[in-house]
Amino acid sequence: MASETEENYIKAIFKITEKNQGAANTNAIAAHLSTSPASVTDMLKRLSSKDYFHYEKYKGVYLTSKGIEMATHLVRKHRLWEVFLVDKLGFSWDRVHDIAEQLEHVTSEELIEKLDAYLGFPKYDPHGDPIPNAEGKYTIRSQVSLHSLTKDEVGIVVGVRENDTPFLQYLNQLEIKLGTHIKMLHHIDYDHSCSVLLDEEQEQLLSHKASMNLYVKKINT
Amino acid sequence: MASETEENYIKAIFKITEKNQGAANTNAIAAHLSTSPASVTDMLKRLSSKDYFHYEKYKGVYLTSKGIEMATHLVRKHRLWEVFLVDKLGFSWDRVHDIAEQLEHVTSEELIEKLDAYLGFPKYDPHGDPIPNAEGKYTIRSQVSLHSLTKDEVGIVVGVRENDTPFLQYLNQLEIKLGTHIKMLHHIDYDHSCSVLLDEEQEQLLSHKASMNLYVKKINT
DNA sequence: ATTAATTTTTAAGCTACCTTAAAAATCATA
DNA sequence: TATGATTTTTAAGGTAGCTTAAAAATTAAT
Repeated sequence: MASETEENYIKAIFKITEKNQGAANTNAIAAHLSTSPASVTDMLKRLSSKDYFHYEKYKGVYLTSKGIEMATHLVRKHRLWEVFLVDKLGFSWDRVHDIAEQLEHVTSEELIEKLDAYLGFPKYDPHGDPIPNAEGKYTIRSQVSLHSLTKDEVGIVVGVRENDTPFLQYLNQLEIKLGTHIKMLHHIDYDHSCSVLLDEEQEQLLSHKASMNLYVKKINT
Repeated sequence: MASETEENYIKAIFKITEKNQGAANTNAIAAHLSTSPASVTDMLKRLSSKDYFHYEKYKGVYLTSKGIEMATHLVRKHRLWEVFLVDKLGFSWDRVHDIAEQLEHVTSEELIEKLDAYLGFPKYDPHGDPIPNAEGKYTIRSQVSLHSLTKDEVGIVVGVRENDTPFLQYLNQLEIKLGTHIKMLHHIDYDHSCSVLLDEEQEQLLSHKASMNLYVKKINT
């Protein structure tokens, strides 16, 4: 049995290596877990006997298949709980991360399988991220950032890059959610912001940062 | 914020004092938490600055109103999760205790209030135990042990005294659950076992232990 | 009222995880 | 390639919670 802390380390390494393509370094892990680099080194040394990852001093760390399996399962649990919180309990998508962060550590395989069935075996969580199935397999969406659309191209919102609370709340304000129809009107060279049309109704200016963090699936009009 | 361990100590003290009418002693707490008496003393000393309970060396411990509030809230959370597991996910009543034991430590008031509403504000958990409301109030059932029924008296199962797994599994085998209709046929003096009629159909012999652990509400026939 | 049995506490020490400060290794740049 | 900046590790030590063994207090029994 892995402790909650251990699980969080594995998940952090998974997320970092997934994004960075390569070994996760000490500072990145520390930042991700809001702890000190020294703690991370300490933990990596103590944990390295458990075969979740390969660790070489000064070289960073990457997961073994055992570690990937564990991380994927945690992601599965996290995202299923998020679906539960939004679909069944009526939370908004920007409020569920922290609660799911706790719920994902509850250990019962049967619980997760029953929850999955109860939710109708969802394929995506409320932020549009794919939910691994019981075997750890999941499909990645074909997605591009909103910013990459050219003038007059249209996309459907399928997810966000970072699901941090302020960004999600901002999207809520603009009534942008999964499935929202967005047409690129024009890019503004000066600050890289852009103007878009939401659900064929409302024109809206989006900052560079916002348009980079929003994923859409292109559709033909 | 109380740690999970702290919460478990408070809950243990609550359960013991609830049953024993008086202060909870070190050994009882240790037994309840499967730890050593020395650990309990240690913990009580460290925790006693937090005003959850009164502790006097060699005299045992009892909760303050703050402690009772916390314990009641934990009981509320535990029992609501049990209802969720049984009613929504389809677990049987003997499988839910350990999972609820983990879920009860998830901290989010909003989660619990939303869960309560989603479940339809249930008053009793799957074992027939009352669920405290958001203010901590709950009603105790009018109940007697099955064993106390006299010949030909009839009761409806409303709960169990200890919800330990083997007992609940035994009840499952006999198809005894909340709401089961039981008529006392006769007591056997020799070993204090008794013979009962289940749901007006099936005659069944119950040991003294079993009939003492099963709570029924008497009904008039 | 002693003595014996039981309960509780103290003492010492272990593990998991954290911290800060300093040392060492690696990387970047002139 | 030498030097400075950055990253990482070591070292020392703290807290929460646990353990065992022994001491102290309480309770029960003669």
